[in-house]
Amino acid sequence: MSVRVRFAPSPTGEIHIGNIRTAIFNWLFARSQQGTFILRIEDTDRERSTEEFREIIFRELDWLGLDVDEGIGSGGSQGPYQQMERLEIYREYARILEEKGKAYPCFCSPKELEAEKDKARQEGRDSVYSGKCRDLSGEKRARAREQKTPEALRLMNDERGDVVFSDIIRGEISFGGSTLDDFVLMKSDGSPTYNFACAIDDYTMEISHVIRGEDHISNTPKQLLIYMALGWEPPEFAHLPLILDKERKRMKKRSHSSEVYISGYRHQGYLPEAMLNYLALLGWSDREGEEILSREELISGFSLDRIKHSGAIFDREKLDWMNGVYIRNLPLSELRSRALPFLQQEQVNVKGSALDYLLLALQEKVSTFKEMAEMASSYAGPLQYEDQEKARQVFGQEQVDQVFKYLQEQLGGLEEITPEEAGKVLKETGKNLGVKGRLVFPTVRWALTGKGSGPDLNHIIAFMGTEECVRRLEKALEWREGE
RNA sequence: GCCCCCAUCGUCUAGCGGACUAGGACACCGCCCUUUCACGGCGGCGGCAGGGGUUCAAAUCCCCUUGGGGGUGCCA
Repeated sequence: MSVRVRFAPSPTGEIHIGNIRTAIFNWLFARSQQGTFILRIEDTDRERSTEEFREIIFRELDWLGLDVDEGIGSGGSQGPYQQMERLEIYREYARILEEKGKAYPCFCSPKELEAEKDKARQEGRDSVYSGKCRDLSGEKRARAREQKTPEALRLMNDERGDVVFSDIIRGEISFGGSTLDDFVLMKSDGSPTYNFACAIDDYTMEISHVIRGEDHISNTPKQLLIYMALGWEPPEFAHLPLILDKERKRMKKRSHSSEVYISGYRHQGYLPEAMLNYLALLGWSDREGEEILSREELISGFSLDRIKHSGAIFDREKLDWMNGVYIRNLPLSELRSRALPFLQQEQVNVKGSALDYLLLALQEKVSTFKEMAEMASSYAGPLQYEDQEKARQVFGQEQVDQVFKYLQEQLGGLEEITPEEAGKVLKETGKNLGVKGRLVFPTVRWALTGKGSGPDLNHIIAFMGTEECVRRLEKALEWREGE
């Protein structure tokens, strides 16, 4: 049987880390099995679903390079791939179930149901529906309909034994029959409930493996009951461990505002390949123990049986490290094109070889492009001593004026300079003047950048250009005098 | 309350009865490299939640306790 998996988000908010990790695992599984990756939009929550959020789903999948085989805009023969366009399908199966006596209309009001639940809870029982509408006479039903009482459809659940299934990741999981009630299939507004739509869709779309978050474990028996009622063979299930926040709570919308949404990471200049790599390692690990894995390596190494059972805390620091690794591995041309949008955002207008020298200098130092752009902006902007006291002290050392003047002479005669040449000049300065490196490198850095530490000085000089370097050295000397 | 899942360094993880004195990565701390910071290299710190079993042998299997998480909706 061919592998068909789906990612089924609801367009009710920005897509968050936990969601996208589920998408990644589905996608990796599909790609590793020559299977089909399907995108289904679960928009039956009419209150909260929006077009905008739907677009965001496409955008984020695209950003991460999770290409969809079937779905809106991707074609496929099992559509439509948006639940609100499948209403007729759900209604048809609802009708079939009702005809078979496996479902029945319920006229209970929300108030009634709540009272029932409270009572059950107080008595320490499972809060299950009493089934009071099960055996309404045809007469009573007719009367309720006449009065336009809102009408939902419930499953006639006659299963009394345990509902058991074998989870690919966790093994056998069973639920006591008494904890499952006659849950709602069709809401009174005519749309299906999550569990109903999910079961119908997974079956009709011929999904072979349902790979989703652990939070769905308790939905599984309900869906199995639906499969049973319809006489269908259920798919395989694999429940993924959850991604937790620092408080060990499930990462969910609004919990840590900017930290949870995938878009936040995109905006801060994390690379999609780093994000994919890092997220894949949350709950799964490579057989070889490798951590930096390309898209292809992730696919070829992926398998469901290497997925952990326990939740994983999202560790921003490790992500930063990994993103830094990816940035450092970028060839110059890539570095340039990836950094560009962030540089523009920080209004860094450096161009040509100067830009290249600057990027090369910064490449070794940053973990995100946002950070890179901010640093670039500070180096490209006007000179500012971060610590005036310290600067004065540095420039005030003996022989510093000789060093600066010598350098001005050396650089002044040149149009342009490469990092290599700059390095040579710097070295010769100390040698020819007979002064220690400590009097050259740190002092020049202070004069040129106004800071005590930073990226490779040779690249800074090349980036800044000889003219500007001479000017800044001059400024340092003046500044030193003009107390 | 009830149902379900889970449990190895601070964090991500390897481990699927003997090769474990428990391995790797991030973070942290030293040292080296170096003009600074970083990068890189070397080293260090640090963990099998507790208690019972099973077994010649348990991080690995079973049970209990504890702890954490998820669910408990006419949300998905």
